[in-house]
Amino acid sequence: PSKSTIEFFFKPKTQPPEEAKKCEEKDEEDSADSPAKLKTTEERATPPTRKRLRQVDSDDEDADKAKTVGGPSSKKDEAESSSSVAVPAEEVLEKERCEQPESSRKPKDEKFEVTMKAAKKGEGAKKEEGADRVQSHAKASNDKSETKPAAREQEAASDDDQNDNGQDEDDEEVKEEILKRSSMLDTGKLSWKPGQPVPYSHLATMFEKVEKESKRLEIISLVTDCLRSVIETTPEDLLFCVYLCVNKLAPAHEGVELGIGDMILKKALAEATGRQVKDIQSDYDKVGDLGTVAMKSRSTQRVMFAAKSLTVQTLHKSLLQIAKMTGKDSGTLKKDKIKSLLVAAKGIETQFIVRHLQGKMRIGLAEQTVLVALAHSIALSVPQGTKPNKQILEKAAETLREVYSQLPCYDKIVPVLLKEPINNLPLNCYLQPGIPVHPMLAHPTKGVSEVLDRFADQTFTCEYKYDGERGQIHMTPDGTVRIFSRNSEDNTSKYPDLIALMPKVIKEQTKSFILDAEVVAYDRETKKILPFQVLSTRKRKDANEDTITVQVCLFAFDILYYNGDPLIKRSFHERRELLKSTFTEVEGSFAFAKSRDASDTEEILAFLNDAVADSCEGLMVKTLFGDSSTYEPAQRSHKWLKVKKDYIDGMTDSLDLVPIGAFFGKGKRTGVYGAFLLACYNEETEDFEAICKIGTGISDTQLKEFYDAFEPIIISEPKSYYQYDDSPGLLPNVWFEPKIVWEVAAADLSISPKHKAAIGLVDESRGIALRFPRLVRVRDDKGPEQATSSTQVAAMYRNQAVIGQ
DNA sequence: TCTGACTGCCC
DNA sequence: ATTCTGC
DNA sequence: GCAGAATGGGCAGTCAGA
Repeated sequence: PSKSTIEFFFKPKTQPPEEAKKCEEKDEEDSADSPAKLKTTEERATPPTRKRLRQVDSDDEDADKAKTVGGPSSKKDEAESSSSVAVPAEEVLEKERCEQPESSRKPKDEKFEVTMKAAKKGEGAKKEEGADRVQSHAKASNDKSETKPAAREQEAASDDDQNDNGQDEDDEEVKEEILKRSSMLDTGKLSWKPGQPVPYSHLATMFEKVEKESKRLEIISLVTDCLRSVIETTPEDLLFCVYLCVNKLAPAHEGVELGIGDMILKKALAEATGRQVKDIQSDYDKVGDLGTVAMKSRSTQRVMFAAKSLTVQTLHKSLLQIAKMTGKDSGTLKKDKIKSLLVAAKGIETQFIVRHLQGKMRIGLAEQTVLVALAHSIALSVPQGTKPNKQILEKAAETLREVYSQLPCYDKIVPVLLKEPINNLPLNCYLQPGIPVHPMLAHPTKGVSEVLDRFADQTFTCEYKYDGERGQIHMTPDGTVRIFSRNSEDNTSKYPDLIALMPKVIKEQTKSFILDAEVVAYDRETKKILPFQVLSTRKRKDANEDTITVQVCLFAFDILYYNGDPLIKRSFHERRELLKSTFTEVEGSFAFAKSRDASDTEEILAFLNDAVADSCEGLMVKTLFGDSSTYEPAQRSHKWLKVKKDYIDGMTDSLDLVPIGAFFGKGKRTGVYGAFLLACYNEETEDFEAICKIGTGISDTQLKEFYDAFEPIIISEPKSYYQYDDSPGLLPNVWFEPKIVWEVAAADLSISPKHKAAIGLVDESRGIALRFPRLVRVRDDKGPEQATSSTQVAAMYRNQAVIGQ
């Protein structure tokens, strides 16, 4: 049985025989399963009355229906009020590039040339072989791992310390292994000579191996080997290698953006290969990866002339050039530059260059792993007779991760790594005002009981979790104030009002600090917190303090540094005391996050309810004393907990929605749908109105099941009674009959510029969408007409705490 | 000059 | 943001 | 539990083209 309704080029990854079997099974299911409860839909299947959505107003009715949605209590009946989402019309066009923090990197030759490689054409072919040989030793050790634990794992597992704990044998083995591996790194076997630029192919072949490997320890080894050979031949290129491995161009706070997305990439690819964009697109849909598409497109195209081979350094430089292009025709220039890169790329390089440009490596290698590998490679490259063992390597990794979380800047770290023993790194690189720290994050919990479980015997405190934007505020001893976002972007020019505020909230003796806080939109007249959506309308760049339309209140909750002292190793209790004693609240502008040192379920629940009533998302829960209460600036260690009402079963109404279309999945979702378009049901018009896409909360198993289960109800055109937005990104690849119902959880409902749910009920021309939608479960027991109705959606919107005030 | 597509970054 | 998964 | 990779709504900024 083949996919009938639509031409589906996806090939399930299963083997042919299995596939056939599966299809048979599926057929049975189909006949047994799907048609069952579809009658109601069929009855109504003819396009319903086409009356346009001029609704008879029915607010009372709405309110009543809202109660039936399924939540435990729908609070007070909604107070009639229209949208409070102000859309300020600010037009301050003051174009003035100010204060771009000068990079600490030393710009090398600004000129673009690759002369040294020009004559290497002949070696280009050999290079591949050379790379293969390099590969082969790695493979050899892989092969070994099948008979006995991989040598490198053994090395990692060898458990002796320097001298005390005997075990000389292991030690010897480790040493031997390391020597062996050193010899593998014999520069003669590499495709470039010591001191010469590292070819990009060196990285690309490593990426290729990493992509096929899922064991993290193996991945670390692969990257470690790769970086070691760079350290031992051309250490100047290490920084560029690291940048390419983590797929960044510069430290986050420097704000270097590529400005390249799939669209430009597809166009460039089309032009470079003489193909049509739509063909590229259809390949992309099939293959799920633009890099692969690019590589395959190129291989079918004859090479005009061999281009200069790419080096790690020239590639990084080219990417930076692309990032710096701006203004008129920059699009074309970027495209041309990309084309030249694609032309210069050979084989597998093409694939990863495209992924660099996409900003997604998706090979299972990212920052944390690269940090470990970098540390290992440095530790293993120490020339002196120190014999690295498991503990030394682990310590090196831990040191580097710690340092990087406090000073996320390879420009500063890598040179030190190359010059000094890694143990000295913390002496040179450490927390300092002016450079953003990785902010501490929180682990989501499903309820108060989980909080009590996790913090069993500890003293903790609960804080309001404000719905705003993280703001990390730095003041350096010279009095300069900078504000960084959660992702270390420099938001200083977005908040001139906060910059101006800081002098009013500090004490006289304050010279420098790092504050952790939440920036929240705030109405000073009503003294109310405003929704996130309002905050997000603020000007982003070069805002002028006099023309600010959305006022803001800063809620401080932590302090990481004060007058020269790093505080991150202090207990939270201590930090909080210091915060409160060194800063002063200013009505409507600066406050400490509201907190309560609650300890029993009742009290926490009550506080959670207060938080929600006060327009917050929920609570943050933090231990107060001891090691668990230090500030851990890193992605890892989510030592804080967050409790949001929509995490808790039954505390927030969920919605029952109908999938009306789907989008082809990318990457690991290639071959199945990656996301679906969901709709609610308008009982008046009998339309299905799109309310959101959904792509999370779905297990891999479900993804496959859904792919098969929807196949019989694929339709070639959207129903005339589907209301949706057809702008790019929201137009499904495939449409479905309205037959399935899914239960979906969400944090909030918002007025949407795109989605059509309840259009005309709350806002004249705009519909409603869901914030943070995720699949809860399939509702086998419901038909599409029993889906949440548009009036219910409208009522849920009005019932939100923040809206109707 | 206006608009829509695209991108990056907030959540 | 939320969620899932291999290690 | 970490690390990584899928995926969401929606805003301002930018740029190409109408």
